[in-house]
Amino acid sequence: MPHEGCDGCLARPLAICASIPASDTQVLEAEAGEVLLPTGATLAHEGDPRREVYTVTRGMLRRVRLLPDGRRLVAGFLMAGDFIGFSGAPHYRHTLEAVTDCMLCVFPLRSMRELCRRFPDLESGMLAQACSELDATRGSLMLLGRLGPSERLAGFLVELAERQQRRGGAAHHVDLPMTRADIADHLGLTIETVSRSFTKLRQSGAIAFEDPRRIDLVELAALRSAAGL
Amino acid sequence: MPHEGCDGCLARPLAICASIPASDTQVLEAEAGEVLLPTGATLAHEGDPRREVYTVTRGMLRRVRLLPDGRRLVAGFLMAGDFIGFSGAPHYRHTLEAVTDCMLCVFPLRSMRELCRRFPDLESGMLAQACSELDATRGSLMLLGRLGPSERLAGFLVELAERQQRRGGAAHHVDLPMTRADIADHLGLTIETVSRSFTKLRQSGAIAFEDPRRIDLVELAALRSAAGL
DNA sequence: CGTCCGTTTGATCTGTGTCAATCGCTGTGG
DNA sequence: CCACAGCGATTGACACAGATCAAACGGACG
Repeated sequence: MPHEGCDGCLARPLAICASIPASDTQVLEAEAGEVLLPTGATLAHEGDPRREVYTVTRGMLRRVRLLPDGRRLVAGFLMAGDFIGFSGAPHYRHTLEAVTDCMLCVFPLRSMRELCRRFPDLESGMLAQACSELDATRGSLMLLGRLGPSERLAGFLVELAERQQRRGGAAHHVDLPMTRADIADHLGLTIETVSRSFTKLRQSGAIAFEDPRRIDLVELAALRSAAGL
Repeated sequence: MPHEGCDGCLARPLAICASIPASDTQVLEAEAGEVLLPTGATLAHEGDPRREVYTVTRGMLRRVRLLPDGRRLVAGFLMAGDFIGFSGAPHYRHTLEAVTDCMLCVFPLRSMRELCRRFPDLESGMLAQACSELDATRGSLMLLGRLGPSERLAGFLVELAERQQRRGGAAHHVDLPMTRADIADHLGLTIETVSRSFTKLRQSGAIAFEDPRRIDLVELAALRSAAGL
């Protein structure tokens, strides 16, 4: 599928694409393909050879790893502007599944390398984005390693809210397109404990919600400090 | 302190420095300083402004974060060849402490940016190394999120052994310069549980040791599969 | 109207944290 | 040279947080 064009792309300002001047976007468009992914579909399987990289332009994906005995870890969620391809491995280390309907730009790995040679700023931009992702991933280590269930949930909600805010959302509000099971597997908990943590945060007045997928962060400061931020 | 020279540097082949041709190392040496850090000393504090980047040339450091109530997380260990400075934040997000006596090369952040402009291969090398670090950090997420104590320990030992092997160590052997407390705070466990996991792995025959700091990985394959690798 | 799926809530069980004691090595001072 | 203090590691007893098992609820959809 050909590419729709960078001009109207809502993800562009957040993505590595922004490192290439607007005047040169036709070079990008020439190399890029486009992928539409319906809810639940998988973009790539753990173990597949890694031949492409992607930028998410719409929707949300999850990065999943499964153990032989069925234990599941959701290593992260990807949103518009996020880059898929910061890895040194020749094979995918996670399965990538669409949490919602998604749209992505695809680049063959070799085209991306070519583009980096041609636009050194693109490589700088990628390094910068890889560094941010490292910061974020190291933050998750603290969540998983040393925080209790409600604290983990607080940290997760705050981080998601901030990412959604950068994409035009309200500061004190989070949308949760993923299920409780996804959240549990992301936070190293069970569905039940996640649910209990939601009600505990609600009873404490830190959050409020009718719809379990649309959360108001009433006491943002309290949530941040609970998560050690 | 001036720089000793890249020629004899044992860390060079493992570090980002390898991206700069041997013929140009005098440019590196001109920008670099050298730091000696005795055991227990701290290189930088969480929250300090981040003005330099480092390459570890000798010894081991730990990357620590502390919560107000005293909970501690060791986000990782740094060894010869590892780069300190993959972060988008203007301040350190972790305290860096010497586990053993250490030696490091220092570069002012601005010199590093200058070097990247001058040697595009350096920037590529940094991106590649940042990607490996992302792979490794995402691996830790699985350890912390979904594995039991003995599995976490197994994964930790295997990963350390591999890193030491790349630096000339034996495949089936690990040296642990850090204390059980460091390991516990790295794996999200208590000292006691770490100790019990060591004896459990020993009783199962997977590892063997007299000295608690020098471990033989007797059943490397079993350890790898326990860790989900 | 009934089924299905995601979420919430309740009851019980278990693994890991907590508290406490012991071991063994190292280094120090009598 | 030996006694002892101090620290890291190990082992044991117990408690409790979170997992597991089980049930009920509510909205979406046929």
